[in-house]
Amino acid sequence: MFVTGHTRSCDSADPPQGRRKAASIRDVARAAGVSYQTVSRVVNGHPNVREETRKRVQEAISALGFRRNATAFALASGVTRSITVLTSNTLLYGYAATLQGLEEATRAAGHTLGVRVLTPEDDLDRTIASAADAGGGLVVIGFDRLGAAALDRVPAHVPCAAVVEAPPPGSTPGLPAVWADDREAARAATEHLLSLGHDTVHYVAIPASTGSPRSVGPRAEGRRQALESAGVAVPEPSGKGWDAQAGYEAGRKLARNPEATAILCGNDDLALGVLRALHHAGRRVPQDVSVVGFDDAPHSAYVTPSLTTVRMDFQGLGRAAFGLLRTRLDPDQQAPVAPPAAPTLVLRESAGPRRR
Amino acid sequence: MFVTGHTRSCDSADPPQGRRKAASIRDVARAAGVSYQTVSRVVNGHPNVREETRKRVQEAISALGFRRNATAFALASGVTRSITVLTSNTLLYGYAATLQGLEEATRAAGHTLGVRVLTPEDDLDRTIASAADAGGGLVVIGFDRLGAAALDRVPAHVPCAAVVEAPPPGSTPGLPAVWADDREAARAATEHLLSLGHDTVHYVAIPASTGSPRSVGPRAEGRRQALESAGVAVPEPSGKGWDAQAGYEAGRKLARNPEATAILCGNDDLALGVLRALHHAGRRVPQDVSVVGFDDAPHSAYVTPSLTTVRMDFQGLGRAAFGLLRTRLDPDQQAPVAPPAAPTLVLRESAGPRRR
DNA sequence: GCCCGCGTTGTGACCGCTCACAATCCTCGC
DNA sequence: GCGAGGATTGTGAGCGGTCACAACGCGGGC
Repeated sequence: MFVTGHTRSCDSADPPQGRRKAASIRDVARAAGVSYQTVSRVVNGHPNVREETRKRVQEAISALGFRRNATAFALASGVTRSITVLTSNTLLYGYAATLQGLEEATRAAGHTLGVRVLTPEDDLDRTIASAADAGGGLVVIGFDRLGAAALDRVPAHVPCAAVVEAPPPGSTPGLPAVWADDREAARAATEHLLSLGHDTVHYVAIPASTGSPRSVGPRAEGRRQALESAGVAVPEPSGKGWDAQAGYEAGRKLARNPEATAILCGNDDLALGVLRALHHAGRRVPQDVSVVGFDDAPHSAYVTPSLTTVRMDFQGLGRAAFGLLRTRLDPDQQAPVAPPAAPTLVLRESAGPRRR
Repeated sequence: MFVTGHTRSCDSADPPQGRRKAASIRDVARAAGVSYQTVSRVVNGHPNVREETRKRVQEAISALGFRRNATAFALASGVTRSITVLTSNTLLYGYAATLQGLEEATRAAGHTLGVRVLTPEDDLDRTIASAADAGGGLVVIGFDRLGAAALDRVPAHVPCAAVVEAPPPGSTPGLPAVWADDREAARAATEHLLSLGHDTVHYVAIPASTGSPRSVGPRAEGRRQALESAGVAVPEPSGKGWDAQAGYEAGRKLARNPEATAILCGNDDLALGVLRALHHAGRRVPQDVSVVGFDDAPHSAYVTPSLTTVRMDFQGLGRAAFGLLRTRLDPDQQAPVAPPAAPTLVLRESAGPRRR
């Protein structure tokens, strides 16, 4: 049944078959000739059930295709093995990879993962509230302004963990959080470029995650610190977006500046745009200009020139965030939370020695 | 409190504050001096409630910070506004973009989205069953073998929609499904290359989604048909994976073949690998070899040479799949399902006229 | 022979909400 | 002025499980 040539629905071919209602614990009890409580005991592996009874019940269970109703279980027991993640984006590499780590950990723990994308139009409080009462806990990805804003509107009583861009300024006591040492990584990347003989390092920034105008994010900060330590000039960062287009625009300006021989970018997409802009301007990479990215997105190793970048363990961040939330939800949880791997600089073709 | 320098938990600072139990409908009723049923009526916007009563109840609601317990609602009403998507991948562009469309549509409809990643180790039946009783319906992304396998194990009685690579072979009546016309798109891409003067078009394939060894997927098929129509040779497809690495390996072989002047790739990642391999082999693109990708991933416009590729409306696919599921779940659903946009060939730098 | 304690099973209440229906209140028309 | 009928409100039951506790059958120690 073709609706548009792209879609096939199967209306009304189905209703007649009458979706029979799922068997309940009491149906099983009746079939096995025991009380519903005994069935409950069997289902939950309670020890004190005579072996023969258990067997009889189990047979009834599989005969009727019984599955314990998750909703009823949640209502009665108060246990919801589910978490939901709040994020403003699912497509950008850092977000998607964090999500992946989160999903993996969630799945391994036998929980269920919900995803709710945050938009600027959202009433954050409402959104958080409804996500919160969907289940057992929240993980907020606070890489950007929106995520960070959501983060500090989470009421204290809702279990929540966060993955953030940088450690929250000392004071905030509340939330368990994970982060990578972006600042240190940016510093290392910058020092690498400096060691290659570049006079200074320009920076194409990703948008900051905090509201305060002073704060520019740990990556920008690390690069600034490295430059200052080296006693070299600190050119003003550029960049106004997350994607390659933003990188391209920033790159066009930088390409016109003959002094700009080393460019650090806030992420690999930005770097890609910068590369493209330099190419259009006729500046060769790495001979004329060196470019370093951030995140090590999957394609960065395959572009030409391949991108020198900082590998980030986003999956590990996601896993750790889940771990934190889990211990929050269930304090006598054994499994310790494995820390994510430290960022590492991966050297490829896009950065090379300064040539004069 | 630093655990590893990357993780901050906030144990035991919290319990003392005593998470007071959420107010229930009866608490509100007591506070407002009405019966719990009246509260229920107000909460659900039932018409027959005296204006003054409604107001009183509403005040009690906000005074107590009441929110209707979603679990109890689901149990009592049997309505679960939630769907879960089954996919074997969340990072590859096609999947991630489909997921995004799905999330958007889900959110717009006020539903909740769960994500469950499929792995080869999964017991598919068990996985499907538990995903099914998590809520209101399933969407399966059947782009690959695993997804397709999951798809045909979904029991008839669980509401499910699928987004697939190609229309299921005539017979299968069951599932509502969405797909794009990949075959036609591949044909168009192939014809474009032929029209550029290439003798034939090589193909680096993505893995097939069906088990049958004969079936190679609609993209391979469209290219084959185009070549046959043109009466030119049909070189054997290569490629054994989804990512740039697989593309690179296939590209290395192709690079050694001087006859291979036009290469169509099953996706943009593959194309990127091919581009890289050609570069390493010293073959220029597009002067010596033309390359065309598939999917139009975000970075494809920014690599150099920028990638000629086929833009796919994955978001639209996701939205449509949700629409299908929704009408399945709720037959008297008004909103018609908008069909996704047709694939379009986007011309960029990586494909050009054959030069001899 | 009786009581205790354990293993096993059943019963009642409840989680927080919805449904169906009964009870009450008003208002209107004749 | 009274009954009909609609608007409002309340009550009981149940969704499908869990918990707490009571009831039963049994063997052992005294």
